[in-house]
Amino acid sequence: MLIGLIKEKVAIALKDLYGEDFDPKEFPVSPTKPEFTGNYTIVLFSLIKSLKTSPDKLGKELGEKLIQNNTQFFSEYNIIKGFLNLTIHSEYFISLLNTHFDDKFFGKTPMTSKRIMVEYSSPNTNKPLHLGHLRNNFLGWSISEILKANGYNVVKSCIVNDRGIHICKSMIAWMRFSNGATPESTGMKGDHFVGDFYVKFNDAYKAEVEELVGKGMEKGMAEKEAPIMKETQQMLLDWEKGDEKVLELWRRMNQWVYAGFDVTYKRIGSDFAKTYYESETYLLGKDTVEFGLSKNVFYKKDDGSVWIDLTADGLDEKLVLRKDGTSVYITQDIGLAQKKYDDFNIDQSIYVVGDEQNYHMKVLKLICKKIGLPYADGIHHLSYGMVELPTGKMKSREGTVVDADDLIDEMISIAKEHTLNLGKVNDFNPDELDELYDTIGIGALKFFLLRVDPKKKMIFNPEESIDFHGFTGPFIQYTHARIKSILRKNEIDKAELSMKTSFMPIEKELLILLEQYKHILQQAAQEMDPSCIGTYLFQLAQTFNSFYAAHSISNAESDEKKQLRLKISSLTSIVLSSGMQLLGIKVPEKM
RNA sequence: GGUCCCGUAGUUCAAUGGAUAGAAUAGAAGUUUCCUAAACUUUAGAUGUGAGUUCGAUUCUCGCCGGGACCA
Repeated sequence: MLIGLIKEKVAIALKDLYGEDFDPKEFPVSPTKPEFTGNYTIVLFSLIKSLKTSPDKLGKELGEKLIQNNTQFFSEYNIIKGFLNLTIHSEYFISLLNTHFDDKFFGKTPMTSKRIMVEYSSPNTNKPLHLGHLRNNFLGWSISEILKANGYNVVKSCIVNDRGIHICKSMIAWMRFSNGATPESTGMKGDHFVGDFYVKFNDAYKAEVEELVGKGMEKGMAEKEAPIMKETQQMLLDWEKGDEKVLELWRRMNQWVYAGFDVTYKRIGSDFAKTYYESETYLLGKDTVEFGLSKNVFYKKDDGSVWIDLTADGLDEKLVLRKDGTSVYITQDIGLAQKKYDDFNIDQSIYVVGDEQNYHMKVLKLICKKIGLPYADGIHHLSYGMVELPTGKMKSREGTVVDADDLIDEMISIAKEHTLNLGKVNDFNPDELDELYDTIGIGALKFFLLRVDPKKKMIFNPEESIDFHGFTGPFIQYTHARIKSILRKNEIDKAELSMKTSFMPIEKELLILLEQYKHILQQAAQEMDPSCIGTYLFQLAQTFNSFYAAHSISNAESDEKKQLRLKISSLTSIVLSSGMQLLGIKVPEKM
């Protein structure tokens, strides 16, 4: 990659000139701004201190040396106010094109033996998926693919929260209000069906509390005494005792939910190599606590509860086992972390979890470290911000939650409307049309959620966020389709381009961008951030479109020019397609 | 009470301490005998506030104002 190469060559030149050793990683090398001549720029200020020279003098000496050492690589340089601008030799790009113009694996790294688990999605079985889950799913899937493209062996996993008091609420409500209705009998998607009973529970509970308060009971007391709540708590106890009737209903309702989730997962392309169920993992971790006690990492209070003191690390004292010996969330998480490691022999374990759990995840990693568990260092929280509406946070109580299925439907139907309005798809059959609407609608949604830095919270405006122009998925899809159309009509000559071939500025601009793809993939993996790929692809598509408008490819000035442009176009389409695939977005041949 | 995060054009997002703070969208003005106008070209518009560190601060430090999350 150019940036890395330049850094190495600079280090060698500096060693030649001044006899000093530099770490190439420290050089500030960045793409040259368009208003200056050159392709890559070195900021000289940071070097002049240790070399005790002036920027101008250093720039001149370094520039000369670089060209002298690498005549095939740098063609010229200039210095402006402490910035050394280097121009890369055209031949570098010609050989890049000659070897990679039709290379489908361009930029990717072959698989190595490093194993990583990415846990994402992690739904509750009493609520259908919503907008926030979509961000989680898109991120988790994408980061998995990005890691694969960088040579990692990735295991995608999911932990389903399928037990606890909230599940019992849906079950109680179903028993009370359903008259035996099922998803089949009502034609509803299973997750929505069960979710509705969860809502019904809350309505009924609220009514009962109000009634008790009306009779003069104090509110806090009424909340505990409401019959429906007491019934629910009893059910949780029965569940834990293994009451077969309760378990049977629990299994039945969960199956409805899973069937519903599967439909959504299929539409959005989420998949998992391993699904963990909390009902099977919630007892894990107690052994580890015993082990921690023996090593004095934990301590027991007089009432028998077990704690860890993290105040020295700026955190609190944290409960890990209740006085009755039952576990808390962190206990099972410690256990599950261990189990993942045992099950798959992973080097790293990534958790795609919302940033409201930053504290929890910090505690988890720290505890694992203190106990001396071997996998502790490999634990990484890929923390992402909430998706908010213009009116603020989504609140289920106020009915402002954006449902995932509804949103996907809407995106697809808008994609259909746009497509039909443009009237370019007359030669598509009905199946192809449906596939295209899916590709565009879901592509727009995924791109919208992935183009933002994961760490930051983002705002989704239902009216304005659904766009098919500008910095969007469809823009990139369109650019890809455009290129494919050209490639269908013109044949690429496999013969190598002559090293003498010259470029227009915009052609070189494209080649520089294409060359950066591998670097972008590495950056995305290192920072666990798909958005750098989104930004990059948009810039590439934008540059291609300017190029396309300015120069004819089919009717180029010469055959040599035509072949050059076709090969640039070919590699551009490969990068657009490959990059979008890493975001989970398909690119059409025609649209 | 404690810990942490965030404030950039009207709006949604960018910017490893580097050149004149980039895009998109909305606004204004253009481009179609020619490879897909979901495109292209031109134009106007922003770092919450006050200090400090530095050759240089959107970025680092501290105070204030405003918003959010978590812990007990």
